[in-house]
Amino acid sequence: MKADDSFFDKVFSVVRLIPYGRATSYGAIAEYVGMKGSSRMVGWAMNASHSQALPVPAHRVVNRNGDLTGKHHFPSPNLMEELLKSEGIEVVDDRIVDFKKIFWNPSEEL
DNA sequence: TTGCTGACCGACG
DNA sequence: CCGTCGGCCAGCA
Repeated sequence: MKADDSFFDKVFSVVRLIPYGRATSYGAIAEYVGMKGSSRMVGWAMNASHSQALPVPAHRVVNRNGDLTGKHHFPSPNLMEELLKSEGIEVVDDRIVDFKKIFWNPSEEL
């Protein structure tokens, strides 16, 4: 990542680095990019991810509880869940099963 | 330039 | 347990 990259670009970069079959939280990303407490901005960045040329796996980003809070922002509400399942992530009642196990912390893994 | 909004989070009653 | 509120900061009309 470059120092002159905007906040959004940083977020997109980190999200793209999320390993297959893993997921992380808005708060973790916010903290990694140096904006702990401003996790709202991460969600906001995801909203702008559609304008990015490169694909952004926003489905791997969920809230602290592992809930798929952003599913309604996808082309189809069920898409996010389907994508996660296709990666081997179990989703029940709009929530990731054993989220703690598949949780990917950029501050530790990177 | 001002003000509203938002895919969050933690604290409080 | 559940609803509400404040703080966080970048985009957009």
